[in-house]
Amino acid sequence: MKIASFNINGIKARIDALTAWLDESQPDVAILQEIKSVDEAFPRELFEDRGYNVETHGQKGFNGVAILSKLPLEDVTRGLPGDASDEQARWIEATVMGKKPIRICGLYLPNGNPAPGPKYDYKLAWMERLRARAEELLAAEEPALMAGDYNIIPQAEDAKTPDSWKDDALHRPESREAWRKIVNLGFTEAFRATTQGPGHYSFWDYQAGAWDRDNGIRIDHFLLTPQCADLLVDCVIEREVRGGQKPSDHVPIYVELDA
DNA sequence: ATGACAATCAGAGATTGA
Repeated sequence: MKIASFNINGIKARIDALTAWLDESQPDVAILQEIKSVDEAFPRELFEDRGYNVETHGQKGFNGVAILSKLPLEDVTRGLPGDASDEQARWIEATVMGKKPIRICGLYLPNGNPAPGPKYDYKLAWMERLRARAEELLAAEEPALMAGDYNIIPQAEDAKTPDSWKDDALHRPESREAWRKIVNLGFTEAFRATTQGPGHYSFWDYQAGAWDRDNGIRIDHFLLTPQCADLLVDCVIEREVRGGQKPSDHVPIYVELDA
């Protein structure tokens, strides 16, 4: 089973690029971030026509996450637990009913800039709630994954120019500590389980010729529970998508699971 | 130190992003 994650940076602006990628890459499941659309405006028929079940958790103007799946989806929930007053649409869960059911969590972790400040406080508080949900997933001892735009550069090798990210919310020590606290609960980071070394990025800014200079960062990740990691066959960042027509600033990343 | 670029909402320019 091929499960992909893709921050599309706006569904309206990305219809052509997104459908072209779906038709080429043919993921069984696609976890989308930054749909920047309310549920009612999401063009679900575009995907239903391609055989996908569609579940969205949208919001006006920004944020918004969705799951497309060729397999049935069960027990869909929306919103990250832990703060009833949080109205930002950044989390959706569903169980994909394949050979082995897999709990899928799609996330769009807050950017957090400028740091320090209230947006950074929100990011760190959100990550604490994420850690709590992650502990529950581990305790269930079932195949589960959390995938999406984490807005975290885990290590210096995950940026072309790490010095320029030193004080940024994506790479500040508190951000990386919060990330490690989650990973070290017992998750497998799928990309680093299959590929080592520098030069692997999932985001290139639209500005200052970042793509042409390969000035990227790796911020889109898959975390797998042990029962899910046992099924891991491969993890690939689809870098070439960044060079397409009217691209997102992120590219898709996918895992191949024996499930 | 700033801006560069893109998207949304709205219907110009502010806001958000990373």
